[in-house]
Amino acid sequence: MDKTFNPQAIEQDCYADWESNGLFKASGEGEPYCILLPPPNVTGSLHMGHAFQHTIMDTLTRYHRMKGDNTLWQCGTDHAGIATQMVVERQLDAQGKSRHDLGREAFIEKVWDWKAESGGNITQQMRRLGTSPDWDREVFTMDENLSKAVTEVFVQLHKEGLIYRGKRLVNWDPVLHTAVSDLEVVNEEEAGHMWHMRYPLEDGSGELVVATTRPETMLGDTAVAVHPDDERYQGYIGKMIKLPLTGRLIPIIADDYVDQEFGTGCVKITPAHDFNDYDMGKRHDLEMINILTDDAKLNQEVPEAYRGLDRFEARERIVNDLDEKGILVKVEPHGLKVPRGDRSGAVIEPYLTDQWYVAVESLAKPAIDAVESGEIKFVPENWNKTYYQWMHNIQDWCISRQLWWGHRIPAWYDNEGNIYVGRDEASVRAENNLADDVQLAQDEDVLDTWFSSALWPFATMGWPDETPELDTFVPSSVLVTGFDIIFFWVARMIMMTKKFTGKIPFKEIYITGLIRDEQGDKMSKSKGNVLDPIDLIDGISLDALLEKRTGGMMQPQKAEKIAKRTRKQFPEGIASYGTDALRFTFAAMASTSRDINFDMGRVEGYRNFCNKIWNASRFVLMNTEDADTGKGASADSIELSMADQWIWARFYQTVGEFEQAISQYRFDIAAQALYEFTWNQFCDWYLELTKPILNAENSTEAQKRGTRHTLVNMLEQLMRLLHPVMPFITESIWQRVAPLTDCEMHDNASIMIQSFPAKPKQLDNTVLGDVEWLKKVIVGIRNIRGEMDISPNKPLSVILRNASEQDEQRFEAMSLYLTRMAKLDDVKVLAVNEKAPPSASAIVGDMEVLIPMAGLIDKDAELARIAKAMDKIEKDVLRTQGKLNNESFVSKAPAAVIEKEKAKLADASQQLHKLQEQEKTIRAL
RNA sequence: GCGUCUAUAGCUCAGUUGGUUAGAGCGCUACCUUGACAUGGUAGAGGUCCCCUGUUCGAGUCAGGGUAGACGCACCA
Repeated sequence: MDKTFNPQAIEQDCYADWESNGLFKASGEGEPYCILLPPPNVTGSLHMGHAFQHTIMDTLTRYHRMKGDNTLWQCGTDHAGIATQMVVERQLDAQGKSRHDLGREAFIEKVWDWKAESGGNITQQMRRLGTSPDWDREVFTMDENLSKAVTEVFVQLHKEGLIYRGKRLVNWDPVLHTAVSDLEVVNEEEAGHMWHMRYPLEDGSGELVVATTRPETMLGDTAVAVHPDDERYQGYIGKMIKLPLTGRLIPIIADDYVDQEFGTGCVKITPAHDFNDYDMGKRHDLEMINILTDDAKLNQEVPEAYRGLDRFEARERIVNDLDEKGILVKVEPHGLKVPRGDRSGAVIEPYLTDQWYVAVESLAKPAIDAVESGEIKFVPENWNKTYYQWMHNIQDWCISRQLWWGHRIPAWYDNEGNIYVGRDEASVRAENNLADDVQLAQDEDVLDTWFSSALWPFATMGWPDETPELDTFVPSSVLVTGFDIIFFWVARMIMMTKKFTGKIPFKEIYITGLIRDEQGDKMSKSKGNVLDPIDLIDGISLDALLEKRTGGMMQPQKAEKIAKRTRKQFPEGIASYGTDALRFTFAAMASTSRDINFDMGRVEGYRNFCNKIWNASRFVLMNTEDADTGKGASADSIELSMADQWIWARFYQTVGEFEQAISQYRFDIAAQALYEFTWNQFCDWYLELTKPILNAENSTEAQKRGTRHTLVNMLEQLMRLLHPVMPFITESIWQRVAPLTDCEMHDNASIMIQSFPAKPKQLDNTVLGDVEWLKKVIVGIRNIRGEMDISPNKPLSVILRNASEQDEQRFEAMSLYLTRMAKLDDVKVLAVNEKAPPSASAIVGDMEVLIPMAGLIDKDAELARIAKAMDKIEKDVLRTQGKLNNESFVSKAPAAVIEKEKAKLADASQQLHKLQEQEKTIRAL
C-alpha cells in the first residue's frame, strides 16, 4: 500500500466491478426501499447541487441495501424541452440557420443527435461520484413507454374535463415564441417610469388623467376605469373617452378594483395585455384588442405609423408623439416588477392565445390532504407551509408550449376546427367515426416538460401497464430534492400520482439546502464562481480552470475580474481530493440550513481524513497480514484486552448514533459521528493501545491473537459503517482486510452487499469507564509535559496519591498501557499517610497523579499552571454555590438538577482543595 | 401586503424537550520527524451566542419588539 492515499488508483476499477456484477439491482427480498432520482437534463452536466443530492441519495441507497432492504434507486433523464431546444438552436445559429430553415422533422432529428452526442455525459459523471442506481432501469422522459404514459394521462384527464383548451391571456415569451407557465416567469424589481396622460372626453367637456408604466399599450385600451365611490369622477362614469392617437371611443367604467388613492384614481384598461385588465374586461364585457405580434411588435390593429415597431421602440415614439400633442402631463421615475422568462430573460408579455390547460383544483385537494394528514412528510417540516401556501392558491396550469422538442399534444383538428383528443390518429378516427377522407392535423404544440416529470413516480414503474414494480415501489420511500422545484415538480407529482394510482408518490420529502460559494453567492457562470464536482475529484490546473471559467462568456468584459479572483483563490489550481472526500464533505455540510456555503477547507480536511483511514488500515494490515488473526479459531484461544473490548463498545455506540442521525436525515451529525470515532477513538486511542500488546515481549500468543483479531475485525466492520458515505476507499480496504476475518469471500465479494454493522444486544459498559479513566490519566500526564515543556521522550516517574480500590485495580489492569503511552519508567501507588515529594499534579476523580519535580519542573511554571487551574475551578465553585444558595432554585428546580449541582460543587470543591494544597507545598519549596 | 428562513470562535458551521465549564473542522501559537499517517502527533489560545424587553429558580435555546441579511407568493394603473 502507498504511504499516502491516492484516490485515482482505486476508484474507476472499483466502479466497473460493481456495475458489471449487477450489484446496483434491487435484491427482491426484504422491505422495499426506493428513491427516485430527480431526472437531470439529459444533455446537461453534473453541477454541485446534483453532486450534493446524489451523494445523499446514494448514501441512503447503500445504507438500506446493506440493511437488507429491497433497495431500488430509480434513475433516468429528462428531455428538458426549452433548455435543450435552446442549446440546439444556438448551435444552428452559429451556422447562421434557424430551426425554421430545417423544418420540424429535421430539427428534431438534430436534437436527437445532440442527445446521442452529449446524453451520456451526466450519467458518466454520476458514475464518477460512485452513485449506485439500477442503470438497467434507466429511463428517458421521451422513451416510448414514458411517452405512452404521457398520452394516457392526457387523454384520461381530457375525458374527465380536467384538461381543456381555451383562449386566455398567457405569459408569452416573445423571444422563444412560446407560452410559459406562471412559475417560469421571474418578477424582478427594475427602474422604470410612470407616464401621466390626458384622455379627453368625447364631448369635449373635460378630460381624465391616467397613469401608466407601459404607454405603448394605450393603443389597445378599451376603457378607463374609476372607483364607483370616487366622488371626483361620479359625473364621468358612463361617458366616452376619445382615445388619443387612435381616435377610438372607449367608455369610462366603474370598478372597485381601482384604488382611489393611487395616482389620479383613473386607470386605463387594456384587456388584451394585462392580467388585471383582462379580468376587468371580462367583468365589463369590454372589447379585447390584441395589438402585438408573437414577437412583440405592434400589429395591424394600431395606427399605421406604429405598425411593425418593436414594443420598446413603439413606447418611445408614442411618448414623443403624446408629448408633442400636449397629451403627456408628466413623467416620474417609478420602480416596477418586470416579468422575465426564466430561460430567455426576455420581458414576458401577457398575450391572448389558445392554449391547453390542466384544471388543477380537484387534483390539488387530495394532494393537500396527503400532506396535512401526515401521510407525506416534509423534512425539514416547515416546508409544508410553503407547499400549502402555493397549493391553496393554485392556478390552472398552462401545459402547451409552442416548441418542437417534447411530447406532441395528442389532439387532432379537422378542417372545420373540431378538436379530437385520443391516443393516436387511428383511434381518434375510430372513436369519432371519422371517414378516411376527413383530413386531420395533429396539434403542433408540445407539452410542458414538467407534465411528463409529474408522472415520474409511476411512469418509471411501468404505468399504465400493471407491473410488480408499481405494487412494490409506489410509494417510494423518500424524495431528495431542492426547494426550488417544490411547485414545479414535487406538488405536481403528488397530484398526478394520487390521481392515477390512488397512492402517494413518496412518504417523505427531504428538502436539501442550496449549494453556494464560500461567500454565500449562488454559483453561476456569469459570476465566475462555479465549481465542477469532477474538478474537485480529479483536480484541475489553474490554466484549465481559468479557461473553463472565462471561456465562451456571455459578458466577456467580466472575464478579467473573474480571472483575478480565480487566481487569488486557487493560485495552484485545485488539488485532486477524490470522490470519497467530496462525498464526505457534502454529507458533513448537509445540515438543516437552506443555504450551504461550500468551503474548500472542508474538502481538504476530509481528504486528510481519507488519508488517515488509509494509513490506519496500513498499520492494521502491516501487523496482521502475515500473522495469526484468529481466523476460524475457537473463542477460548483469543484473549481480548480491555482496549479490544472498549473499542467494540465504542464502535456500536457510534453505529447507533449514525443510524439515529440517518433516520432523521441529519447527514452532518452522521458524518460527525463517523469522523469522531474513526479519528479520535479508533486511530488516536485504539491503535495506540494495540502497540503495547503487539510489541511487548511478555504478551501471550492468545493476547496478541486477540489484538490482531480485533484489529482486522474492527477495521472490517468500520469499513462497512463508512461505506454508504465513502464507497471507494472502504471497498478497496475491505478487499484487503476481509480475507483476514471470517467473512465469506467469493469471486464477486464486495463490501456493497455485506450487512450493515448490527449492535449486539449487550454492551459491556464497564470497559468504557475503565478506558476513559486510562485516557484521563494519560492526558493529565501529557498536559503536565506540554505545559512544563518536558520532552515527550523523557521517561517520567509517576506517583498515584489517594487512589481508591478501583483506581488501583484499574492501574493493575492497565499499567502496561499507561507506562507505554505516557512514557513512564516507574509508577508508584502511595500508601495512606505516606508522604509524596514536591510534584506537579493532575487530578483524576479523587485520585491525584503526581510527577515529582526534582530536576524537571520549574517552580514558577507549576505555580502558574496551578493558578490557572484554580481560577477556572473557583469560578465554577462560585457559580454553583450561588445557585445552591438561591432559595428559589432549591425549592423550584427538579431534584435531579439540584443533585447534579451538589455533586458538581462537591467535586469542584475537592479539586480546588487539592490545588490549594499543591500550591502550598510548591510555594514552600 | 402575506409567508418562510438566517445571525454562535478569525473563517465555515453544529448546539435535541430550557439544566454541568457553549462544541467541531479549518486557521492561529508552542513543542515533536516516535516504524501507520507532517494530508501527522501532543499541548494550548480564541466567544458580549446581533440588540432590547420579558417569562423562568435558570435562556444560545421560549415570548414580544427591534437591527442586519436571504428567499418565496401576491400586487403595484
